[in-house]
Amino acid sequence: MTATPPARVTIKDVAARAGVSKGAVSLAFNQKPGLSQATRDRIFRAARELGWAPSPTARTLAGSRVDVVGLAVCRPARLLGLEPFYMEFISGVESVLVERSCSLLLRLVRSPDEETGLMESWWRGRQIGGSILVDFRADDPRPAVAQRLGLPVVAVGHPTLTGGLTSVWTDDATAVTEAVRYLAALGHRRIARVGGAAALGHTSIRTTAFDEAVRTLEPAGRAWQVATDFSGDAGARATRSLLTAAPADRPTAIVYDNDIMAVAGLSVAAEMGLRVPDDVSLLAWDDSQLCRLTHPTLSAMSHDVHGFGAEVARTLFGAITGEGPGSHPVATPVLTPRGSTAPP
Amino acid sequence: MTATPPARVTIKDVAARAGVSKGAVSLAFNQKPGLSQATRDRIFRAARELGWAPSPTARTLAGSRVDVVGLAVCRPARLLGLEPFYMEFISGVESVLVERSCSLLLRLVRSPDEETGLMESWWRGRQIGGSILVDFRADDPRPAVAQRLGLPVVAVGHPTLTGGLTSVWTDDATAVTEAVRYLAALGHRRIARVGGAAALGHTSIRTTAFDEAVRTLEPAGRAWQVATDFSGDAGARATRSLLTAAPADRPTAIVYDNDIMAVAGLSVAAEMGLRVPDDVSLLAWDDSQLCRLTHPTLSAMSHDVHGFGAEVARTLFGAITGEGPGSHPVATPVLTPRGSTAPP
DNA sequence: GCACCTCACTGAACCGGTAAAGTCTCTATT
DNA sequence: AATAGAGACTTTACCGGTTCAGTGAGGTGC
Repeated sequence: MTATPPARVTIKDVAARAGVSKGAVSLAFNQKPGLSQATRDRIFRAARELGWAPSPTARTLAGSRVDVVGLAVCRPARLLGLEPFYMEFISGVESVLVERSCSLLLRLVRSPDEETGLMESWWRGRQIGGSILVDFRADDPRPAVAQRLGLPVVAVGHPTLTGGLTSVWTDDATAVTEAVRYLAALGHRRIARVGGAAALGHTSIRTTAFDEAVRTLEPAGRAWQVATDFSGDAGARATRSLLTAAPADRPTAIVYDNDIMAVAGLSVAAEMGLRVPDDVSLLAWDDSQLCRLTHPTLSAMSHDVHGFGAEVARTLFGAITGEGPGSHPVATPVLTPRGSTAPP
Repeated sequence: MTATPPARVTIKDVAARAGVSKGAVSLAFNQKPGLSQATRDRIFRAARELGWAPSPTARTLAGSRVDVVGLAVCRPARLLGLEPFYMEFISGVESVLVERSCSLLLRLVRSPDEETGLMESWWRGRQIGGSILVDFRADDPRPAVAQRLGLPVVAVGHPTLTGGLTSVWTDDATAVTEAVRYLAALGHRRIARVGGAAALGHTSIRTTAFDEAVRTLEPAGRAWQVATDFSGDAGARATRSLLTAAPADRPTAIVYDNDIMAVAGLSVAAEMGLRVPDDVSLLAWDDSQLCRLTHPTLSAMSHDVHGFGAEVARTLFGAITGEGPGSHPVATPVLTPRGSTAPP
């Protein structure tokens, strides 16, 4: 992969123009002591005049920092595009990276093994200085690999899932409980949840919390739960099957694990002649703009995804600069009631 | 940004184990002539045993290829997350990059100037071997910058917008015309279009084509056009204002520039008590799964975004390997009728 | 039997930086 | 006045590859 190389200005040119050695230029640009202010100024001026900036490649090779962080995402592209979550998350990450003039190396992978392989080659090839790990599963191989490699990472997920890695997480259990309590307060006792991919750790956390929350209602409620692949189609199928039972034997409220499925659920209800929220209440998750575009609008557990991404990036910088492992909870999603929830 | 460096295996180790010089290892790994098959085999075996792969950083510094391509996206994060387009596009790009073990450097920027600055520093710092340019505007500064730098790029957009750069594009004018013809064939003569950001080049192409298409209907039709920022809210506002006119004085069909706005339009129609498609037909663009989740389902101009991304990546490799500028049209979006369009 | 080639491979320079050790000058100390 | 020490730089050795000018062995032609 070659092409006309860019016109090269190197540290040597800057050094020559400033009348110093290249070591001096290096010192100046790394804010290290050992230069007079006057020399520093001369060097910076020369650099500015030549339009020079140190080459990250050479810096990396010479053994200092790597200004790139990695992110591999393991979900089918078809679903990724639909989940507003990721782009929003990435933009939050970027907002912090930019301040440190860091870049994001993104890769879509098809399996956790491909991901660990990628991390290993990125890290050994010094392509990244650290990595963000998302979508943890039960017995996820990544904590072990990260440990073995000594790769600085931040895991997005509850500490019970992330095997001792530094983690940033939202309290899904509490949020699920809050959602159930809210629906219960409206009078619902037959509550369903259309969950995400069963293999994902945060899905099982939500599943457990949901069961517990519905079971401990006073008077006790009845719970249904379905696992999906997060796609709208799956959400529609799940909703359809939940709502085809006899009126007395079906849920009066449904909680969805993302907003796409909630939108799909809304349309299934309409197709079945059920009114939302009169006949059935729907509650979405990962509140995006989409929830305000439907009719009725969707109540949702909303969540500052951008800020979440930013916190992840900040934590990653901590890990890269040697901070020990830690657990960083961020704000629990909060309930945003809109038009899709009402008393049964 | 330092951390425990990875355990390093270098070309020297491989050379030692294979009993050759490091030059020989380099020759073997770059498939260059000058080595016997036996030696080649020994080298590869040694590399495999040590788990070595050449360091892209060192390779880059030594003046050969750069295995990274850049992509800067200049849209507010809030909108990006919602547009299924980008993630799908990126996944298409990735599908080709992966074959060449290339990575994607992604950055969200806030202005075209920030983008040109980024391209320049990425290129001069040899961080990228080429770049993908999206969202062209009138008088876009990027073609000039790319030329000046000699940066291999591929521009996503119609050749009239991309100033002589190698371009990959879909024929928006034809697609718009087809959309209008379809609606006209159903009997619509009062047709509106809720367009995207006016500053974007492809928006104005569509705007012009739409006017032309409606004007030349037989009998002639009446056209409305509104520019938005692609957000669902803007789509909702536009729809509301189009539909509040007296029945005889409002459009009977509306075309949207993306699917989010079409979803929003659908909900506005419902909120206003208008039935879709009986009272008003809606037609979306950039068909994603979302269009099948609404009720009624949304007819759309659909488009193989993944394949589009792949073609862009392939074209970029062409540009990087020195192919001259060229124009690469890809398949025109095709009409996918669903439940939101019918005779007026 | 000798010059000439080719083939397979080595050695050293280089890419653009960083970092540690070395040099030189000037000031403060005793 | 001799000595130490600090400050301001320079020198040099890498980092992990690529590249290119050798080098030596073996084969060919005459």
